Amino acid sequence: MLDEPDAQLLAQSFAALADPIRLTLLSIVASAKGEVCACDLVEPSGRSQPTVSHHMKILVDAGLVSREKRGLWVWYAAVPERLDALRNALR
Amino acid sequence: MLDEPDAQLLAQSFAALADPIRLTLLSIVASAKGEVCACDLVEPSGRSQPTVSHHMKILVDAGLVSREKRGLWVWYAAVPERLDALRNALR
DNA sequence: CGATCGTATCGATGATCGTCGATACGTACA
DNA sequence: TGTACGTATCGACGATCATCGATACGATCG
Repeated sequence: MLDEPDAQLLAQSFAALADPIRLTLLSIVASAKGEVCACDLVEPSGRSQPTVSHHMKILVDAGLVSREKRGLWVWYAAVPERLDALRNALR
Repeated sequence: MLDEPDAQLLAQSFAALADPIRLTLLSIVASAKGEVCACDLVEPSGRSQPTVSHHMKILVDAGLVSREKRGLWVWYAAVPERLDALRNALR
Protein backbone atom coordinates (compact mmCIF):
# COMPACT_ATOMS: atom_id res chain seq x y z
CA MET A 1 0.00 0.00 0.00
CA LEU A 2 1.10 3.49 -0.94
CA ASP A 3 2.05 5.81 1.88
CA GLU A 4 0.67 9.31 2.12
CA PRO A 5 3.56 11.43 0.74
CA ASP A 6 4.10 9.12 -2.23
CA ALA A 7 0.41 9.15 -3.03
CA GLN A 8 0.36 12.94 -2.86
CA LEU A 9 3.28 13.28 -5.27
CA LEU A 10 1.97 10.71 -7.72
CA ALA A 11 -1.48 12.26 -7.65
CA GLN A 12 -0.03 15.62 -8.64
CA SER A 13 1.73 14.05 -11.60
CA PHE A 14 -1.38 12.23 -12.78
CA ALA A 15 -3.41 15.40 -12.29
CA ALA A 16 -1.12 17.03 -14.83
CA LEU A 17 -2.29 14.38 -17.31
CA ALA A 18 -5.95 14.68 -16.39
CA ASP A 19 -6.81 17.24 -19.04
CA PRO A 20 -7.29 16.65 -22.77
CA ILE A 21 -5.49 19.84 -23.73
CA ARG A 22 -2.46 18.95 -21.63
CA LEU A 23 -2.38 15.45 -23.12
CA THR A 24 -2.47 16.99 -26.57
CA LEU A 25 0.29 19.45 -25.73
CA LEU A 26 2.41 16.69 -24.21
CA SER A 27 1.92 14.45 -27.22
CA ILE A 28 3.10 17.24 -29.50
CA VAL A 29 6.21 17.83 -27.40
CA ALA A 30 6.93 14.14 -26.83
CA SER A 31 6.54 13.10 -30.44
CA ALA A 32 8.89 15.81 -31.69
CA LYS A 33 12.57 15.13 -32.01
CA GLY A 34 14.19 17.51 -29.56
CA GLU A 35 12.47 20.72 -28.65
CA VAL A 36 9.27 22.50 -29.58
CA CYS A 37 8.74 26.25 -29.56
CA ALA A 38 5.88 27.59 -27.44
CA CYS A 39 4.70 29.52 -30.48
CA ASP A 40 3.98 26.21 -32.22
CA LEU A 41 1.60 25.01 -29.51
CA VAL A 42 -1.12 27.65 -29.57
CA GLU A 43 -2.64 26.93 -32.95
CA PRO A 44 -2.79 23.09 -32.82
CA SER A 45 -4.26 23.12 -29.31
CA GLY A 46 -6.99 25.57 -30.28
CA ARG A 47 -6.64 27.57 -27.09
CA SER A 48 -5.55 31.10 -26.34
CA GLN A 49 -1.91 31.92 -25.65
CA PRO A 50 -2.44 32.52 -21.90
CA THR A 51 -4.27 29.21 -21.58
CA VAL A 52 -1.48 27.30 -23.31
CA SER A 53 1.10 29.01 -21.12
CA HIS A 54 -0.91 28.04 -18.04
CA HIS A 55 -1.12 24.38 -19.06
CA MET A 56 2.56 24.16 -20.01
CA LYS A 57 3.45 25.50 -16.58
CA ILE A 58 1.50 22.65 -15.00
CA LEU A 59 3.33 20.10 -17.15
CA VAL A 60 6.68 21.69 -16.27
CA ASP A 61 5.86 21.85 -12.55
CA ALA A 62 4.98 18.16 -12.67
CA GLY A 63 8.42 17.49 -14.16
CA LEU A 64 7.00 15.94 -17.31
CA VAL A 65 8.36 18.68 -19.58
CA SER A 66 11.47 20.84 -19.42
CA ARG A 67 11.48 24.53 -20.29
CA GLU A 68 14.29 26.66 -21.65
CA LYS A 69 14.15 30.27 -22.72
CA ARG A 70 16.47 31.37 -25.50
CA GLY A 71 16.07 34.94 -26.63
CA LEU A 72 12.42 35.72 -27.19
CA TRP A 73 11.33 32.12 -27.55
CA VAL A 74 10.66 29.36 -25.08
CA TRP A 75 11.50 25.76 -25.95
CA TYR A 76 9.95 22.70 -24.40
CA ALA A 77 11.10 19.09 -24.35
CA ALA A 78 9.68 15.89 -22.84
CA VAL A 79 11.33 14.34 -19.78
CA PRO A 80 11.28 10.60 -20.53
CA GLU A 81 12.56 9.55 -17.10
CA ARG A 82 9.54 11.13 -15.46
CA LEU A 83 7.15 9.41 -17.86
CA ASP A 84 8.89 6.13 -17.09
CA ALA A 85 8.44 6.74 -13.38
CA LEU A 86 4.70 7.16 -13.87
CA ARG A 87 4.52 4.02 -15.97
CA ASN A 88 6.26 2.11 -13.19
CA ALA A 89 3.69 3.34 -10.70
CA LEU A 90 0.99 1.59 -12.73
CA ARG A 91 2.40 -1.89 -12.17
CA MET B 1 -0.54 14.04 -32.05
CA LEU B 2 -3.51 12.83 -30.06
CA ASP B 3 -6.92 13.43 -31.52
CA GLU B 4 -9.72 14.96 -29.49
CA PRO B 5 -11.81 11.87 -28.54
CA ASP B 6 -8.74 9.86 -27.53
CA ALA B 7 -7.45 12.75 -25.42
CA GLN B 8 -10.83 13.07 -23.72
CA LEU B 9 -10.95 9.38 -22.82
CA LEU B 10 -7.36 9.24 -21.61
CA ALA B 11 -7.82 12.38 -19.56
CA GLN B 12 -10.78 10.83 -17.76
CA SER B 13 -8.70 7.78 -16.89
CA PHE B 14 -5.81 9.84 -15.60
CA ALA B 15 -8.21 12.04 -13.66
CA ALA B 16 -9.26 8.91 -11.79
CA LEU B 17 -5.64 8.60 -10.66
CA ALA B 18 -5.27 12.27 -9.79
CA ASP B 19 -6.24 11.92 -6.17
CA PRO B 20 -4.12 10.52 -3.33
CA ILE B 21 -7.04 8.67 -1.75
CA ARG B 22 -7.90 6.96 -5.02
CA LEU B 23 -4.27 5.97 -5.55
CA THR B 24 -4.22 4.50 -2.07
CA LEU B 25 -7.47 2.62 -2.66
CA LEU B 26 -6.22 1.34 -6.02
CA SER B 27 -2.94 0.19 -4.51
CA ILE B 28 -4.80 -1.77 -1.85
CA VAL B 29 -6.98 -3.46 -4.45
CA ALA B 30 -4.18 -4.03 -6.95
CA SER B 31 -1.72 -5.46 -4.46
CA ALA B 32 -4.25 -7.95 -3.12
CA LYS B 33 -4.51 -11.37 -4.66
CA GLY B 34 -8.01 -11.52 -6.07
CA GLU B 35 -10.72 -9.39 -4.57
CA VAL B 36 -11.06 -6.92 -1.73
CA CYS B 37 -14.21 -6.22 0.26
CA ALA B 38 -15.44 -2.63 0.37
CA CYS B 39 -15.61 -2.92 4.13
CA ASP B 40 -11.81 -3.32 4.21
CA LEU B 41 -11.19 0.00 2.45
CA VAL B 42 -12.73 2.50 4.83
CA GLU B 43 -10.37 2.17 7.74
CA PRO B 44 -7.00 2.15 5.87
CA SER B 45 -8.01 5.12 3.73
CA GLY B 46 -9.03 7.19 6.73
CA ARG B 47 -12.16 8.56 5.04
CA SER B 48 -15.85 8.14 5.70
CA GLN B 49 -17.81 5.33 4.11
CA PRO B 50 -19.69 7.60 1.67
CA THR B 51 -16.42 9.17 0.56
CA VAL B 52 -14.83 5.78 -0.09
CA SER B 53 -17.90 4.66 -2.01
CA HIS B 54 -17.71 7.82 -4.10
CA HIS B 55 -14.05 7.31 -4.98
CA MET B 56 -14.47 3.63 -5.78
CA LYS B 57 -17.25 4.55 -8.18
CA ILE B 58 -14.86 6.86 -10.01
CA LEU B 59 -12.26 4.07 -10.27
CA VAL B 60 -14.91 1.64 -11.53
CA ASP B 61 -16.30 4.15 -14.05
CA ALA B 62 -12.77 4.65 -15.37
CA GLY B 63 -12.54 0.89 -15.88
CA LEU B 64 -9.54 0.54 -13.59
CA VAL B 65 -11.41 -1.58 -11.04
CA SER B 66 -14.22 -4.11 -11.36
CA ARG B 67 -17.11 -4.32 -8.93
CA GLU B 68 -19.20 -7.31 -7.94
CA LYS B 69 -21.91 -7.49 -5.32
CA ARG B 70 -22.40 -10.81 -3.56
CA GLY B 71 -24.97 -10.77 -0.82
CA LEU B 72 -24.47 -7.80 1.44
CA TRP B 73 -20.87 -7.23 0.45
CA VAL B 74 -19.23 -5.61 -2.55
CA TRP B 75 -15.95 -6.97 -3.90
CA TYR B 76 -13.46 -5.03 -5.96
CA ALA B 77 -10.61 -6.22 -8.17
CA ALA B 78 -8.04 -4.45 -10.33
CA VAL B 79 -8.34 -4.52 -14.13
CA PRO B 80 -4.74 -5.05 -15.31
CA GLU B 81 -5.54 -4.59 -19.01
CA ARG B 82 -6.75 -1.07 -18.34
CA LEU B 83 -3.64 -0.22 -16.33
CA ASP B 84 -1.53 -1.56 -19.20
CA ALA B 85 -3.42 0.65 -21.62
CA LEU B 86 -2.58 3.72 -19.56
CA ARG B 87 1.06 2.71 -19.35
CA ASN B 88 1.17 2.39 -23.13
CA ALA B 89 -0.20 5.90 -23.49
CA LEU B 90 2.88 7.20 -21.66
CA ARG B 91 5.32 6.03 -24.32
C1' DC C 1 -43.12 -9.02 7.94
C1' DG C 2 -39.68 -6.44 10.62
C1' DA C 3 -35.14 -5.57 12.18
C1' DT C 4 -30.36 -5.24 10.95
C1' DC C 5 -26.46 -4.52 8.29
C1' DG C 6 -23.41 -3.05 4.20
C1' DT C 7 -23.40 0.10 0.51
C1' DA C 8 -25.01 3.93 -2.50
C1' DT C 9 -27.16 8.34 -3.20
C1' DC C 10 -28.54 13.06 -1.83
C1' DG C 11 -27.71 17.70 -0.49
C1' DA C 12 -24.80 21.18 0.92
C1' DT C 13 -20.36 23.54 1.42
C1' DG C 14 -15.74 25.10 0.66
C1' DA C 15 -11.94 24.46 -2.52
C1' DT C 16 -9.81 23.93 -6.91
C1' DC C 17 -9.83 24.21 -11.94
C1' DG C 18 -10.11 25.83 -17.01
C1' DT C 19 -10.65 29.73 -19.56
C1' DC C 20 -9.61 34.25 -21.63
C1' DG C 21 -9.03 39.44 -21.98
C1' DA C 22 -6.06 42.77 -20.24
C1' DT C 23 -1.69 43.69 -18.97
C1' DA C 24 3.06 43.17 -17.23
C1' DC C 25 7.63 41.38 -18.19
C1' DG C 26 11.90 40.92 -20.68
C1' DT C 27 14.54 40.46 -24.82
C1' DA C 28 15.98 42.08 -29.40
C1' DC C 29 16.90 45.53 -32.54
C1' DA C 30 16.99 50.13 -34.64
C1' DT D 1 16.09 54.99 -25.44
C1' DG D 2 12.06 53.53 -27.60
C1' DT D 3 9.40 50.24 -30.24
C1' DA D 4 7.99 45.60 -31.30
C1' DC D 5 7.36 40.98 -30.18
C1' DG D 6 6.89 36.41 -27.52
C1' DT D 7 5.59 34.77 -23.12
C1' DA D 8 3.88 34.95 -18.27
C1' DT D 9 0.87 36.77 -14.78
C1' DC D 10 -3.45 38.87 -13.05
C1' DG D 11 -8.26 39.05 -12.20
C1' DA D 12 -12.58 37.28 -12.75
C1' DC D 13 -16.09 33.90 -13.90
C1' DG D 14 -18.54 29.55 -14.29
C1' DA D 15 -17.82 24.70 -13.69
C1' DT D 16 -16.25 20.74 -11.40
C1' DC D 17 -14.51 18.39 -7.26
C1' DA D 18 -13.75 16.30 -2.41
C1' DT D 19 -15.97 15.77 1.67
C1' DC D 20 -19.36 14.19 5.09
C1' DG D 21 -23.92 13.77 7.64
C1' DA D 22 -28.33 12.15 6.72
C1' DT D 23 -30.85 8.98 4.47
C1' DA D 24 -32.37 5.64 0.95
C1' DC D 25 -31.69 1.08 -1.02
C1' DG D 26 -31.48 -3.86 -0.94
C1' DA D 27 -30.18 -8.20 0.88
C1' DT D 28 -30.10 -11.38 4.97
C1' DC D 29 -32.12 -13.59 8.78
C1' DG D 30 -35.22 -14.41 12.59
